[in-house]
Amino acid sequence: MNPLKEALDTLKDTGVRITPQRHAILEYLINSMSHPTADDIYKALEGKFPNMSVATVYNNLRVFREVGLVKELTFGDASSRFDFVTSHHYHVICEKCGKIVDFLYPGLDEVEHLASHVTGFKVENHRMEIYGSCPECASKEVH
Amino acid sequence: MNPLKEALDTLKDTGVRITPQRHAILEYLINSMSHPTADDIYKALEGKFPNMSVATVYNNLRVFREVGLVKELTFGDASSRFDFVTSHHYHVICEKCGKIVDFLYPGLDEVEHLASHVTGFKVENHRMEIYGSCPECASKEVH
DNA sequence: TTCTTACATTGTAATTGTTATAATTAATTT
DNA sequence: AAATTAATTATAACAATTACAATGTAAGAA
Repeated sequence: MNPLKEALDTLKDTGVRITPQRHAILEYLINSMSHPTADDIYKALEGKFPNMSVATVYNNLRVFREVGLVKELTFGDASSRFDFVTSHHYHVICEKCGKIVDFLYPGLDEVEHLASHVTGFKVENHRMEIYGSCPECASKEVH
Repeated sequence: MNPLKEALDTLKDTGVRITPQRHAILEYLINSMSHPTADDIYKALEGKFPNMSVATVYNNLRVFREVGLVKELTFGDASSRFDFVTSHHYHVICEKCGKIVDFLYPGLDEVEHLASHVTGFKVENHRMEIYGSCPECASKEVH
């Protein structure tokens, strides 16, 4: 079953209306295979939806996040990036050029358990990113 | 040797001038034992430095980050929080009230190595946070 | 010391990502 | 079809951060 159809089912199950805008945003997120910002999405869809508002993009990304379809990657200054949730993967980020590469890893359940045990928190999820230089930037560094 | 003195030495070694403002910001970061925002620091020091600008706080936090004395914890909407780098610890964050609790963990070298191997990146560091509900908020949830 | 230069700080304006609001439009229920 | 609910739009507001220009301060050279 393709991920778009699955996502639309999830929306239907949680009682979220499937509007043309939502359909298009989801489709873009799935097909882009990148980690677009809200503005990237807005720009990419302005051909199809000339009247769509940025607010719609933000609103719907929030909705998608709330039902667990999308993860938000936040950074300090720059805009958040949005990632369609598929398999369990993490991100390796180049500090020079900003490139983001997916990287599969079985998960850090052990860390979550330990954290829960030590702090008494009811642990829900975690975030992990790895930072460094991508091969291109790393080779440029050494002159 | 106390951490403030060590930090000042680091600054000296990297050729960063030790100004009264920098001294005070570092001191506050070390003693507060919390994870203050730039504005927290600004407000906390306005008694001692009535003329200090917010820009100075931001500038110096950036300097400290660049020489590795301070870590910046970024979130989406809210302000960044700044953490004086001491031992290797991670953060457990309450999604309800925002409380941040430190939590010691030996590090995730294995993940870094694997990431480096799989993606070809020159890995420098990583970021990990755990999210959930703190004991207080968790008990409030269940009515 | 005095001059010169480089770095720091200050105050303010500008920027930028995001959210709130109110009005309009569209979809669903009765 | 009418009533209700939700979604979209356009725009204004907000808040965190940065850029900029002016001023101040410290270190090294003459």
